[in-house]
Amino acid sequence: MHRVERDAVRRLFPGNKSPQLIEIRENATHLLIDCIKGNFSEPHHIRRFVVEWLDLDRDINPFYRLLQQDPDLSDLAHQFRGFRMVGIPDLFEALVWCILGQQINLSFAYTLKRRLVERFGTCISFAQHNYFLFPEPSVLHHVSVEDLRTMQLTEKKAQYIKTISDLFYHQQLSKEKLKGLGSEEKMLEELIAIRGIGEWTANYVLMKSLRAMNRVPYGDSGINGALFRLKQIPKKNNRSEVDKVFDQFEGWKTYLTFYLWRSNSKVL
DNA sequence: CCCCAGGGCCATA
DNA sequence: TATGGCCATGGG
Repeated sequence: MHRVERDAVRRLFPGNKSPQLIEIRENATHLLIDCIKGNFSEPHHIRRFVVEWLDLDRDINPFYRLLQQDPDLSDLAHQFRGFRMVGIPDLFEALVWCILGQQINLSFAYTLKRRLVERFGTCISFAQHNYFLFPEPSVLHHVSVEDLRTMQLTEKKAQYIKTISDLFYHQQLSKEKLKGLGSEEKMLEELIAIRGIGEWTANYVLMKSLRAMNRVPYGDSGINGALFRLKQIPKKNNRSEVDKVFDQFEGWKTYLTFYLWRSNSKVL
């Protein structure tokens, strides 16, 4: 869904009329956005989309100052300097991605997502590569649970995705509707009421799609592992041990989450 | 062969 | 409210 070139990243921008392939690269002082396929008809929308996607309009130095208060965490600020949350602006995509990834290893989760995207997503080709948009709810709405099963989704995952596709299709769920609820607690409640969406998924989605800055994905194995490795919690922990760490990062809990996940990554 | 993975649901007590 | 089984498959 996006491709990292030597000094640029490319992906599709959904657009109001038709998708456009955009390229983002940097010079000495700025990020430059080009439209390399499709008509560059909505520059302001594209700019806003990129800012939202890569969380660019945020000063993350306060977060680094908090990290540096703990000798066991301060390395994160140097190791991953400049790393920003990569969002999932499309709420439907974020939810489906969570369900795909529940309780299976990440590489298999990516395989499942790839199958879904390559089969049902809109594709644009450029320079030997295919670029996809995540499938629309209206498309998945017409796909049967049995069909999803053939792509190695479990019965439950297939059902959950079906349910969520239907909700979006009938406009009973949307990003705008969630935003309209006002508080994050209300949004959390609304999401958790949907089958297949638990506390972890609801928090993840608030972070990745609605850019909530103070969420904690409780129970996450990656977070627990990282906090143990960095001497923040004992091996056998509970929620309050995790809270004790995150409470030191008021306003930046989401960023702590993403930096901890990043610190688990084997590459680099 | 075993255990676990960026969970969530359900039955049981 | 808490605990344990279950899902299904790949990777270590």
